[in-house]
Amino acid sequence: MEQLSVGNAVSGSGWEPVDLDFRLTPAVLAEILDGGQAFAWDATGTTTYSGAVADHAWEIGLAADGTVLANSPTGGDPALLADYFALDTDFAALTDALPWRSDTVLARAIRQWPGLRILRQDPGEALLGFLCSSTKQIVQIKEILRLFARHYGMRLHGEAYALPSWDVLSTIPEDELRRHKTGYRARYIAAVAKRLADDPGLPDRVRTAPYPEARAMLTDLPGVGGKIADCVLLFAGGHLGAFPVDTWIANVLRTEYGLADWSPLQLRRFGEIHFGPHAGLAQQYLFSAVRRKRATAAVDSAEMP
DNA sequence: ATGCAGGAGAAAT
DNA sequence: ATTTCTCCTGCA
Repeated sequence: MEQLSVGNAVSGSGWEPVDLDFRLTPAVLAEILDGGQAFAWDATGTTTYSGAVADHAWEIGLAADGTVLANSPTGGDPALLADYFALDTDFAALTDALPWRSDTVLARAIRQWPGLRILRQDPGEALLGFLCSSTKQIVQIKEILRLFARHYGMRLHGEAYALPSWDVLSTIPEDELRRHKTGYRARYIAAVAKRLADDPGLPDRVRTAPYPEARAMLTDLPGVGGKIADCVLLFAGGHLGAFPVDTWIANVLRTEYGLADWSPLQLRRFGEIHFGPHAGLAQQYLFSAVRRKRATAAVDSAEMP
C-alpha cells in the first residue's frame, strides 16, 4: 500500500504547497494530467499545472526529488486531490500483477512510464469530456470544456472556473451548446442532459452497479457507445477492468499483437482476457507508449524534410 | 488543399 | 452480424 498521508505543508513563496507523498517524473505527470485521461489541466510551466477539481482551484507541481506538490488557492482540502489521484490504490502492485513477464510489448510500455496511474475523476465531468471526445484532439476537447466552464460554470479563482453541472447544462438549448465548438456532439450533450434531468437517480445507480450493468446504463445514453462508457468507468468509476478500445489501442493490438483483422469488440474481449482484472491500467500503459511513439515520429518528420 | 482526428448511430448489406 | 455513411470543425 502506498502512503496516504497528505499533511506535510511546505513553506513556499506565493503558495503553500502540500506534499502529496508520491513521486513522478515530469513526463509521467504530464501524461497523467494531460495525456487524455482528464481534460481539466493546463500546463503553466514544464512541471506545473493549474486546474479545477471538486469545485476548487488547484496548482500542481513537482519538487526537485519528483514529489508531487499541490496547492489550492481556494482552500481545497488536499484530501480531495489525494482522492483524485487515487492514492489509496497501489498502482505499483497492480502493475506488477499485469502479464508483463510474458508480454514484451507491455513490459516496454511499463518501463517507459514508471508511476503511471489512473485518476479517479468526477463521473459527470468525465462523461461530459468523453462525450465531446469523438474525433477530437485533446486540445480541442479542453477548449470545449473551457468554454462551457467560462459561460456556465462557477468562477473559482482567477481564470479557474468549475464545469457546469449536468443540471445547468440541461437548461441550455442545443443550438447554443453548438456554438461552443461542439459540432454534432451538441445533440448528444443536450440529449444526455435531458435524460439525466428526467432520471436524477441514474448517476447513483451507475456508481453502485457492477461493471457490466454500469456499462449498459451508460451505453443506453444517446451518444455514449462502448468506448466512451469504458473511459468513464475507468477514469472516474474505479472500474480498472474496463478496457476502452480507441483507434490507437486498436492499432497497437493489431500490429504488435498480431490481431490484424480483429473487430473492435473482439479486441476488447482480447484485452479483458489477456490483461486481466486491471486491463484498463494495461490499456493506459500501451496508450501512453503509442502516444510517445507518435510524438517522436512527429519530431523526426519535422527534423527530416 | 483535403484527409482525418482517442466515436456513435442508423441504414444497408 | 458486419460494413458504410453521416454527423461538425479545426488541425496537419
